[in-house]
Amino acid sequence: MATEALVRFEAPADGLLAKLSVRDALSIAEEAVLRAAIAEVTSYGPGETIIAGGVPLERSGLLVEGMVARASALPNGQRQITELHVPGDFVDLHGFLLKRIEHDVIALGRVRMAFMPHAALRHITETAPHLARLLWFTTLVDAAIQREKIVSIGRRSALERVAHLLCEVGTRLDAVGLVRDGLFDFPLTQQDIGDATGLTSIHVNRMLKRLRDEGAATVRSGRVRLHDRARLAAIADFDPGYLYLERRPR
Amino acid sequence: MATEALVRFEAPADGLLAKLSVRDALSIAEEAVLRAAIAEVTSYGPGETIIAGGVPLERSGLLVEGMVARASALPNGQRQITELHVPGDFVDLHGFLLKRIEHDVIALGRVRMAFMPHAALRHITETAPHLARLLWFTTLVDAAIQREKIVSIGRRSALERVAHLLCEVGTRLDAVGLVRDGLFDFPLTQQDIGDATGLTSIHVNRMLKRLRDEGAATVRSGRVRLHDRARLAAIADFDPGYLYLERRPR
DNA sequence: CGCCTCATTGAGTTCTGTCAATCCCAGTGG
DNA sequence: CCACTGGGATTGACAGAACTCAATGAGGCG
Repeated sequence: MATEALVRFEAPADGLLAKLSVRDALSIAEEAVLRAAIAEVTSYGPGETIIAGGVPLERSGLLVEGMVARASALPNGQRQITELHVPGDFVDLHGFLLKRIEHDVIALGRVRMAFMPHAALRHITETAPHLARLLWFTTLVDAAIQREKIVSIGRRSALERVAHLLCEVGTRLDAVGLVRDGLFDFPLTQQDIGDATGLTSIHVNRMLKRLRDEGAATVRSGRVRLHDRARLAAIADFDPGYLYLERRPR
Repeated sequence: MATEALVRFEAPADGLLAKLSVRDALSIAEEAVLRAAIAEVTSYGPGETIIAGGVPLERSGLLVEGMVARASALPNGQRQITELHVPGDFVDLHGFLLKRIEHDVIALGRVRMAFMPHAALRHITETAPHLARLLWFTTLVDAAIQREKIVSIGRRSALERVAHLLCEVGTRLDAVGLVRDGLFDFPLTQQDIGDATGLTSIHVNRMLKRLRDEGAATVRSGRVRLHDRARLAAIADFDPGYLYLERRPR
């Protein structure tokens, strides 16, 4: 893996602003408030723990570049990834109010994160209700994504789950302009994909082979190539409605 | 089933207020604002759809009495329950900002719901930032509960999943005083439990039998009796941290 | 009293996991 | 320039957990 990223954002907050703007108009002043709230930008290497579960938090992190996962470890050594994040995602905004998160946030591949102190976020909730609602909204979309994962893992077959994951990540990356010609960075090992879908890496391997053989998508060396999005979506029973990416509702 | 409920709240907002008060001090004025925001209280019978997925929403519902489920239907006729709700839960507060929800909300047993118009909620976000943060907080706890369900379904065995569900519901009902001597109302069929755990009703039946035989808990005719909470928690690998029920953090 | 839904149990099937070997490839060092 | 190394990826054979199909039982309600 580790060829160069296909696309990258200039300023740390660009991805978030782009995503928020899809849902609702953002004033110049609001954009400035968000940009100003970033106190620090940090880089991480593959596998690094960015935020450890259970530890009291004073700031929340925004993913600028790369991909990260929310991962819960089980006593028997197994791991479950509850959500993947793409650039522009406010990864642990929920930590602002929960004070601690119960999972780890780990880097998949190389990653850049921008951090906002909770004091700044609190100030936003006190003085900028519209912006606060937008931030709240992003945490609700995360919850919707997690619900869809429950549906996937609970009721879909292994093939469907893997296909669904690829559809979802492809669509979310598309929303921030990180897909080019059906190709996008995907720095997950098959073990990671298994942890995200509730499968073993070996079975993930078999399912990826089937998706490849059926001409739907190829996952290889940190990249995904979507050959036939319609077919992939059909296999996955994928409907992007839960991502709430429609332009400017109401 | 359908013997009388063990306990009930007097005023519609009591359960919510009790739960919010666990997390943070609530002023008299804030309590009044919440109570005043309730426009209507409605009852529903078993199986009734309270809120249909995909439909634009103008109000959000608070569960006053009974239990409801968020359920997603799949094209093949299967169903997945993404979260169960107990009295005091703001069931579709996320609909306030999402404008529509992607799942149904269905009644399990007899149910009373109180509704708040979105205009009132919006007013709260504009004028009562502390209260708004508390409401936001409740949606974040829902998300944490959903993440734990992902972990359960993704990585725990059938027995563990069922045990975990009972632990969770027992703890959440306990928090609002609806457990008496290890006994609580639980108006789910084995099919419902299967839909909540990603199992078939038949397999749920076998797991319930094992929990009964092991002296952990008995589920029968709409009631759960917890015989040995420690044993049940040990089977389930249950740690209530994700419910964020600690008294007044910070 | 009989219907209907739900619960229970048994037998056989299948999907996914486990175990184990081999392959591939990028990075390293000689 | 090339052997070496180590983490993934791949494949095959087998095991096992959960599902499917089918029949029976139990309890509540009209």
